[in-house]
Amino acid sequence: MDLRAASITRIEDRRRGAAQLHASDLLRWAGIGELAGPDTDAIDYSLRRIPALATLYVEGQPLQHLYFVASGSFKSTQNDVEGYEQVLGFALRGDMLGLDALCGQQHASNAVALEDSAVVVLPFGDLLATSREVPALAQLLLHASGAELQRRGDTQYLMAAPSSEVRVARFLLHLARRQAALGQSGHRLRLRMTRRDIANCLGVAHETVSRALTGLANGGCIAVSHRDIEIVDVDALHEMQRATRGSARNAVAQAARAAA
Amino acid sequence: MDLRAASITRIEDRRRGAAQLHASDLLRWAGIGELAGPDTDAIDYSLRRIPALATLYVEGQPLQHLYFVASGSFKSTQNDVEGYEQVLGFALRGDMLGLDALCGQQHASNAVALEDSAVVVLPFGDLLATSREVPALAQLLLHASGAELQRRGDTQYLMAAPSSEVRVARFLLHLARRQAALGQSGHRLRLRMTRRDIANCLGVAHETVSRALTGLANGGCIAVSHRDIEIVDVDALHEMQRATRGSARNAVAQAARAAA
DNA sequence: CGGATACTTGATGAGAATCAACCCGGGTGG
DNA sequence: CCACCCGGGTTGATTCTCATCAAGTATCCG
Repeated sequence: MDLRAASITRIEDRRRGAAQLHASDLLRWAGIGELAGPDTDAIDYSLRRIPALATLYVEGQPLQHLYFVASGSFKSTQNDVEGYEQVLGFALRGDMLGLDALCGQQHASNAVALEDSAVVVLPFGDLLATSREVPALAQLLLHASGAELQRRGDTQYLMAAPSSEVRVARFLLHLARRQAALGQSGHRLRLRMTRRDIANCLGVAHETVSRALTGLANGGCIAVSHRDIEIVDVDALHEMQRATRGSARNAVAQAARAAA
Repeated sequence: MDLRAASITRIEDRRRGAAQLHASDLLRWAGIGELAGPDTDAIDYSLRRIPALATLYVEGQPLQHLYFVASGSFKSTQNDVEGYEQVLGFALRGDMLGLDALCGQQHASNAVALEDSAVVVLPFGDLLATSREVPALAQLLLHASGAELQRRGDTQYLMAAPSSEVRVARFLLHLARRQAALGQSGHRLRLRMTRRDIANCLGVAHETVSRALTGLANGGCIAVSHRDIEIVDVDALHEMQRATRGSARNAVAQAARAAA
């Protein structure tokens, strides 16, 4: 934790200068700081600032770099022929972007910054070469792949929920857990994405996300103000999230009664 | 193609003996045969037969091996507290299993054989050590991770489809494409999974899958007999799959009229 | 043959997509 | 400084799909 904080301040220091980061920092952010050593200290990567709404890479673009989110947040998406934008997931600090290009040498998704953000640029060719000498780097790639796979699994689970209110509840809990793991508050969320982004991630209409949020708010689980969400009653939200279709209605009614 | 066929017959030969496979074979099956060389020829892995319905690994189990599907097929799943089984995807020959354990050193999903199958067992510790000497092995891991990520992305896209008939249509097309890539027929499918498995993958009720299949059959897109599915009219199925909610109904009606 | 499981089909009610109107905050330009 | 506009967000009314419950058929196993 101290190490992580230290490297964060290092970023702040360098944001205006020749921004450079050690590979060791990446290892620590990824949660495998124990693999850091003198060899990884010696490897520097450059930081690139990405303004809000800017695109980091697009579908079909040949793989040149992998990216590591240093600050801010991104959505990764796929566009189908009809113009529908499927949101595959959201990347927070410490997440790797572009891994789905490892098969086929070209990106399979788009990455768009949701706010002013910064990424560590990992030139893929270099990375492959260097990782032969430095096992910790190879480990970093594998670890990040596993993490991304787990996140996608979580997202699939979100999408499969029987009712839209449950979907949204799970989404919020998922996001809160990730934020908490980054050392931020686990019950105060500032959504960086639009309702439409959430809807396109969950596979529902954007109006439905709106309704689900107000529904959860009426049930006393959360408090909503624009994009700021406070999880008021974690237990109730958990109960809600567990609910299968039939019991969901009961849970809301129950919560509503309790609030009244 | 010749190489792949050769290695397949080699498996058949060895199925009863001391089944051993070269790492080169894996590279070829994964689609990166150009990385094979004398070094990868020298690495042997053992084959393990998995009977139908047997479990390869379960959630939470510490990561010991990664698996490479040599024949047959698997489903990977996650179980939630309520007993619901979320199907994350289906693995066919050439797919790697267990990659989501790369983060956390323990499996994040279950893998169950859908039929009598065989996997190549890759002891993870060995694999890490060996891949330092043999870059092609490290590449194999990364390539497989990318492929798995792409498959999950595809699955998310399936799940997000507006209508259940579209979901099923996309699922069939997805499966057909994968089978075709393996050299099998792209229009005759034998489903190895139950309707319920498909439903739990798509996030719908299993009755709905049934109805969607008969719906597509009535529309003349496919012919269904038990678990054998023939794609009769690929174009119609593609049209259906593209359809957004409103136009889907029209497409079915249209196809039904044409068939009548 | 019997039991279990997979699959199909039907009827019904509830939830969500759709269409549409409206509100609100932030930015732009007069 | 105000008017305007525009995208994001909320809310309402209606239609339709799908989940659910239920019953029945088929198929595979010992």
